[in-house]
This record gives sequence, C-alpha cells and structure tokens, in this order.
Amino acid sequence: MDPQPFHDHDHHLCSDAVMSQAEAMLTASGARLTPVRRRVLEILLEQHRAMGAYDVLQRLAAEGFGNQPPVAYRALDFLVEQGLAHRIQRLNAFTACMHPGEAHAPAFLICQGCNTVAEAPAAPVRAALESAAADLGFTVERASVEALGLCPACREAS
Amino acid sequence: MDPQPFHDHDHHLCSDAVMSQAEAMLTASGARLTPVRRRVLEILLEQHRAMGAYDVLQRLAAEGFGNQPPVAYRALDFLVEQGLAHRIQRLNAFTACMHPGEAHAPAFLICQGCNTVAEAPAAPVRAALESAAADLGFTVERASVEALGLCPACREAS
DNA sequence: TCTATGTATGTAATATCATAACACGTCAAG
DNA sequence: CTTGACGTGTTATGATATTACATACATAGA
Repeated sequence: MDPQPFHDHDHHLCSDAVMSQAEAMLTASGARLTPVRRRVLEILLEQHRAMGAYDVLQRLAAEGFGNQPPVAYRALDFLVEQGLAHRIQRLNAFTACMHPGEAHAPAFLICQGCNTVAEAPAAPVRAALESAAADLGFTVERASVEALGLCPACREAS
Repeated sequence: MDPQPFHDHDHHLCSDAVMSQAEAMLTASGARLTPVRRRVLEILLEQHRAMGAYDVLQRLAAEGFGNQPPVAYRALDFLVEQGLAHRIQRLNAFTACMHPGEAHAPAFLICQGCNTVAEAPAAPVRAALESAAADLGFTVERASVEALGLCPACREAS
C-alpha cells in the first residue's frame, strides 16, 4: 500500500484523486455530497493527519457554516459511514480515507514525531486477529488496529 | 490464553490470583499499592468488563474516598503504568489485566452482547502489524488492537 | 527524634469530546 | 401544491479528561 504519507509527494495527486473517487462513489450510491460534507472532506484531505471534530468545526465556522458541534460531527459521521473517512480511536480524531472504495479494514500508523497518520494494509493482521479470536470462540465483527511509533523521517531525525 | 472470561468460572480464582500477583509485583518494584489503588484494582477485578473512570469514581466516593475525577484517573493511570490494568480506547474505559507480569501486548475482544472484555494472545497479530509497518519504514512502539464481536455464549443466544 | 523531601491524595475549576432535541429550509414524489 | 424525507442550524446538556494548587503522609537523613 501507499507509503506516500511518510514521504514528500505532490499532495494534490492524493487529494484530487480521492475527491474524484468520492464524488463517483456517492453519485453511484445516491448519497449527497453537500457543501458542508464536501468541505469537511477537503479539510481532512489537506494533510495526512487526524483532526479533532472541534478543529474541523472551527474551520467550518470561519467559512460561514454553522458553528455548533453537531455540524461537524454529522458531516464526519457521514463520511465515516460512506467509507471516506476513518475515526482514530486513540486520538479522538478523524482522518480522510486515502483508499476509498477499495474494501479495506486498515491498520493505522500514527507517527509520534510529526503526527502523520498512514493506513497500512491490514489483511494479515486481521487474519491473525480472527484466528486468535476463533481460538476462544469469539467472532470478530469490527476491529480497530492503531499503532503509535515513528515514521522513517522522524526515526532518522531522532 | 485464558478463555475463562467467556465462560462460567469461579471468579475468585481469577481475582484472587491477580491480586496476589499484583502485590508481589509491586512489592518487588517498590511501587505502593495504596488503599485507593488497591480498591480500584479490586473494583476492576469484580467483572470481566471495562469500567469508565466515572463509574469507578462513584464507587470510590461511596466508600469515603475523594469524589473528584483525578482520584479515579490517578489510580487508573497508576495501574495501567504498572501493567495491572489496560485502557480500552474504543470504550473510553479500563479493565483489569488478567495476566499481570507476563509480558504481553494483548488484543482485546469486546463482546457486544454482554460487554465482556477478554485478552487474546496477540503475538502473531503484533508480528503481522510490525511487518506491515516495516514495509512502510514505520517503527511500532505501542499498538492497540481491539475487536468488537460476539462471545460464544452471546453468539449462540442470538 | 525532628525535619526535609518526595510521593500520594483531596478539591476546585476548567478543558475537551460528544449527543439529544427541536426548529427551519429545501427539494423531489405524489 | 402539499407532503415527507433529508439536511442544516442552534440550544442545551452530557460524558470524558486534565490543570493547578493545597494538604497529608511516609520515610530517609541530620
């Protein structure tokens, strides 16, 4: 999967590609990418980071949208439901999905140096988890896998 | 690892064993198991569930300890540091560690039916995660793996 | 024994994260 | 042209967590 988050790259390629995919997906599914929702997605796409709902809200408010928490939470929840964003439990924050449409139950790598959040391919991780769970008779429905650590750049810098 | 959380068992065997181990570990390390800390551990050990800090606090207050959040958070943080409790990110809640002393970076299995939380052996899961991370040059320091699903009993009942 | 020091606890105040409930507007189907 | 579904705005409140400071308590060193 995509190592880009951790390296210099032309970020427009990321965000533009995701925006197009998002539009296509939502058109196909009939869900509506309203101005607030679109703007929230754009804001999340600005960086490979996780943003708190209140940070997003502040941005929205500054641009003339509503300035009460539900405005942000509703848009964020919508994006999460549509698979366009992920919630990072550990940070109480949200990040744009960089691979919308692709079926994926990602693992998140959170750099403690630069706060970058990347999605890692988690199929083997999930397989191992489901196997461990099955040994106890437990059926996994959803799982969150979040790792804290250092990205290549921050590791080198430290 | 221990499938007990998901089955009928003499729970005193769990909690007594853990309490003894906890005492031994802390005596050895020089850390102090003060009344508040001991009581919090006992409370967590009452069930194979996760408890919110404010639930713990309520219990403490009812027993004559302080009734402000830091009282609970400090004791809980202490137990987590000492490896005697775990924080479940997904639930904003805490659970007693059922295998203190054993080196382990567990995966948590959270039953959506009965709220039981079990620790599953996570060595293979972590290995898979570290491997996926290494492919991106990322070094994992700490990770949380939390699965929602159904335990054997609740699965059968549903 | 006394006192200085570090550690633990108690409390007030506040910060941060999240949701419930209701009002209003828009738009498309009937 | 009305109705109903959906989206947005707003008020209020709930739930989770931390900062800062005061007090007590244990214990090692004078």
